[in-house]
This record gives sequence, structure tokens and C-alpha cells, in this order.
Amino acid sequence: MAEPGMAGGVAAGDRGVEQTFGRAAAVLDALADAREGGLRFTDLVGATGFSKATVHRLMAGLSAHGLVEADPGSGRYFLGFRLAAWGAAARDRHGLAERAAPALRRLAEQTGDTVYLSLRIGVLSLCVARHEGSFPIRALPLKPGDRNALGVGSGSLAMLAFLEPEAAIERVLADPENIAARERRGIDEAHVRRHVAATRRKGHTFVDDLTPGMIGMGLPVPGRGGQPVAAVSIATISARLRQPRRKAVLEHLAQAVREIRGILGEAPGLEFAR
Amino acid sequence: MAEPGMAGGVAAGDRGVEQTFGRAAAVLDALADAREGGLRFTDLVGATGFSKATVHRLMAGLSAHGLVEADPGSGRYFLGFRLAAWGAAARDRHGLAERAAPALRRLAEQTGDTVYLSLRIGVLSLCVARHEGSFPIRALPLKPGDRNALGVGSGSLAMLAFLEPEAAIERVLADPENIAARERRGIDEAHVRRHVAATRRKGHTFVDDLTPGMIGMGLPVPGRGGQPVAAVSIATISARLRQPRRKAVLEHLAQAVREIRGILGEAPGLEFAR
DNA sequence: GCTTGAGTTCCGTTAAACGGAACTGTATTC
DNA sequence: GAATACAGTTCCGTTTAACGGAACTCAAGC
Repeated sequence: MAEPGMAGGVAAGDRGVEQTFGRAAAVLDALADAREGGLRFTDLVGATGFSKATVHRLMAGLSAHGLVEADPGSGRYFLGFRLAAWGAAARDRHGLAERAAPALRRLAEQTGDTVYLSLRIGVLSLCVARHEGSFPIRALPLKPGDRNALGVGSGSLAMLAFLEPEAAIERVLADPENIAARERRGIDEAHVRRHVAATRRKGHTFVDDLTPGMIGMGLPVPGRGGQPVAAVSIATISARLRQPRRKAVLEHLAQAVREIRGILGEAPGLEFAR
Repeated sequence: MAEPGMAGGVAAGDRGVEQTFGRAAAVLDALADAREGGLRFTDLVGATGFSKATVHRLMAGLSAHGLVEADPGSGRYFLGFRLAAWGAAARDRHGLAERAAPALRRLAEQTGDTVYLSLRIGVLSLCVARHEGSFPIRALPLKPGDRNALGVGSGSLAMLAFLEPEAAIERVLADPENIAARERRGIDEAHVRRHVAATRRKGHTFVDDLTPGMIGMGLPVPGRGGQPVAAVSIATISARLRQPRRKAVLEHLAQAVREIRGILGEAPGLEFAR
């Protein structure tokens, strides 16, 4: 939960419009975090800090419209499948994942490893596509739909490190939403800063200290304004990215970036994403 | 929609809870249908039938919480990326797509064609996973997140045709939601009935009249109660499913079904889906 | 100039969201 | 088997914000 404790606390600023949506979003966020096991009524009350009556009303409304579903046996709540349809449309609203698929598939075949396409959404990174290669050990640190703090992970870091001017990087690192997402993963700011510096030096990201034995590299995809709007990255086991293979992989990555950059030119509704 | 207006003297009835969510859902449905181009304010007013003031208030609330986003240039609305995160979690709320991935990947490799995993959601079918094979011509009639009327498409049909008792099939075919989804694709009931009959005769689905040149086969995955809760299907070009290859492919499909059936046993929150 | 369509704001009415509290139901404990 | 604790539901008086009609701005297009 992004909400720092503060039971029932309504943020000062947004007072006035559609408070209910914020509450519904808090519930859905909690359920999304819970993933497999679902959440009981009381868990939701605890997670959101809303009163029991409010949560009860909220759940009745949400489940009436298929946004959540309740297991009649256990009474546990899950996200509803109606969200799945919206989510698919949202992720692919510009057809990017679909249109970038050939380039990513080729990259996965060339390298044999798992490749990712991520998008910058404000101060977060959203994974929109994942393609697996043929190498029998697969590195799968994230999957389509996952969000991360900008700066955490090889693709996400690529988008942060090449923001211009550098003050923009500071702004991201100071943003509460970014901080919250970072802390959820237990990554401190100094760590990200070190990575940013190294990335700007090298021209690409190289992350080997996030998951033991796993390694990732990424390159930013610049949008029309030159700012990074997406990233292509690869994840594999440490042994598979030593020189000289590393250099070859980077070239393949760069090739994919060029292709996807071309696709971006045609895509509407991308650059304005928050 | 179809709201008669009438502000005064509403009979006690079931009138009451969370009307706003229904309106929000209508807006999001409209935007999901619109896909790539987004929708203007007026389009939304037209599509939903709500007053301009209502839509305006709704959009302000939704965009304040990242559920929709507006292109500052054109003023067009798109689904927000926050939905993408929820959608991914909803689709994979039981970890099925993730856990079934090895079986599906193997099936795609064995056959070289595109394979699908679908789930039954009430009277609809939801595609939860797609794995592409190596054959250079790929049949991609649907993608993860897509919904279809139960009975339309090889996977979806497999779940309908093996419902027991047969009266349950009638109930699905008579359901307004099923009818609406079917009509959206321009498929009439008699057509589905013919397919159901043929499927029950053969023991698997065989669909070659939905998209010219394309062919699909599917098998149901029975849940704990014996009712089909999921389906594994394959899509390819017509030339690739003649005998004797067809028989071999069917055996691979059956093997994948066995594996996924085992996984289903462990999955919580599946059987109760609506 | 006038007209037309898109989008925004205002405002009085009224439905519905709100939370405290009382309530039911079901395990758990001694 | 009374006592306790926790999960979940319902009730109700108060408060809030959702509601739509209408008036408004703004920018084309004729």
C-alpha cells in the first residue's frame, strides 16, 4: 500500500471530486498486491483503514459490477475478470506490445535469453511485454503488467538514467510515489544513484545486485522529444553475460531499440503518459 | 445505459448501491472497445448516454486516480496504465497462466503452432495465455485478456460443448450476455449449435469457418466437479491440420490438458468464477 | 456577422455515501 | 457450556457529493 499508515486519512489536496474512486482504487490495489491468496474482508479493512461499513458497501458495489469476485466458500475476495479485459486494452492501448513483438521475439531468439519491453509511466516503470528465449534456465524477475519504481531493474534504470536534464532525475528520486515503490523492494536511494552514475558512464545499464545469480542489461528507447519513454532489457544468469558475449548482446539490444523507435513514431497517445 | 431518468419516487426495489461504479464501468468499457484511437469527450457522452455534466465529473474522478488518461493535445481519453497492473493481477490471480506456462510452451514447441489457454467466466471465455510456436506463419485470432462468447472459437467452444447436463448449454445460449457477445462477432445461434453437436461427437473442437484459411482445435480442461473450467486450444493455417498430423497434435493437446488439470487441483479461487 | 458543436461551470435538489454502533454468527478457550 | 474473541452484516441519522438542466466559453466553419 502506498498509503503511509494514516487510517482513514484523506490526502489534503484532492478533496472534492470522486472520493469513492480513490477508495475503490485502494481496495483494488490491496487485492492486486495480495495476488494468489485473495484477501478477507477484515484484511481489506486493515489494509485500507476504512471503516467496516465503508468497505462492506464498497465490496458490494465492486462485486455487483464484476470488478471483484468473492469466493462463496472462504469469503475471500479476488480481483474480477472484468479488470483483465480493461487491463489488456490499457497495456496495449497504442498497440505497442503487439507491434514490437517481432523485434522482441527476434532478440529473444538471437540471445536465447528473456527480453523485456518496459514503458515509463510517470515515476514508475511498467512491463508491457516479455519474450522468452530458448536457453533452459530462464530469468523471470518481472512479468507483463508489473510496475516498479523508475530506477529499479535494468529496463527501469535505463529510462531513469538518461532523463535530461539531470534535475529531472532528482525530481523522480524525490517523488513520494517513486520512494514508496522503491522502499517496497527495499532499495535505497544511494544504491540507485550509484547505478545511475555507472549507467551514464557506460551508455547502458548493467544490474547484477538485485537478485543473486541474475544479471540484466538494458537500453533506453528515446521518444520524439529525446527523453526515454521505453526500455528494452534482457535478463539472464550471471555466467551468460561475460565478454565477449556481452558486447554482442548489446549490439542486438541496440538493433531492437532502433526498430522499436521506428514503431514509436507511429504510436499515438504514448508520450503524454502522466 | 437505458436509464429512464425519472428523478422522483423510485420504488423501493433493488435500487440503490453504488450506481457510480456502474457508470464508471460503462465509460471504461467504451474506452476498452475504442482501443487505439481513444475517445473524445462527446464520444463518451454518446456511447454511454449520460449527461455531459456526469461524464465530465466522471472523467475528472477517473483521471485523478490514473484509471484513465487524457491526451493534453487532442483531448482524447485513453485507459490508464493503472488498469494494466490490476488487469495482470486479475488474469493471473490464481497463478494459472504462470504455472501452466511450461506445459503450454512445450506444446507450442512440439506443434510449432500458436497455443492458447482460456478460462470460463460465466457465459464468456477469457484468454489468459498465448504461446507462439516456431512455424513462420502465425495464427493469432486472440490475445491474452480478450473475451469471447462461450461457444465462439475453438477453446471457448470446448468449454461450452462439454457442459453437463445439456440443459446448461441451453442456459448459456439463452443468456443475454452470451447473445450480445456472440452478435458482436456476427455469429448466430444455429451455427454454434452445429459446432456443439459436432464437438460432442468428435470429442474435441474443430473450427475452420471463423476466419478464412485459419483452423483451430481445442480440448476442455475439467475442474474438480467435472465441468469444464478451462480449455487448451491451437490455431494455425488450414494446411497444417490434415491427417495424420491432426491426430498427433490432438495427442499433444491431451497431454497438455492432463498437466494443466494437475495444476488446477492446487489453484484457489478458480471454480467459483461467476 | 451568425451558426454549430465541443467542452466547462454553475446551482438547487436529492440520492447515496458515510461511520458509529448495535447486531449476528462462528470459532476458540478454559 | 459459559465466556471470549473475532469476522462479517445491518441499521440509522448526518453529511456529502452526485445528479442533470441550463447557461456559459471557445473555436471553428459558413
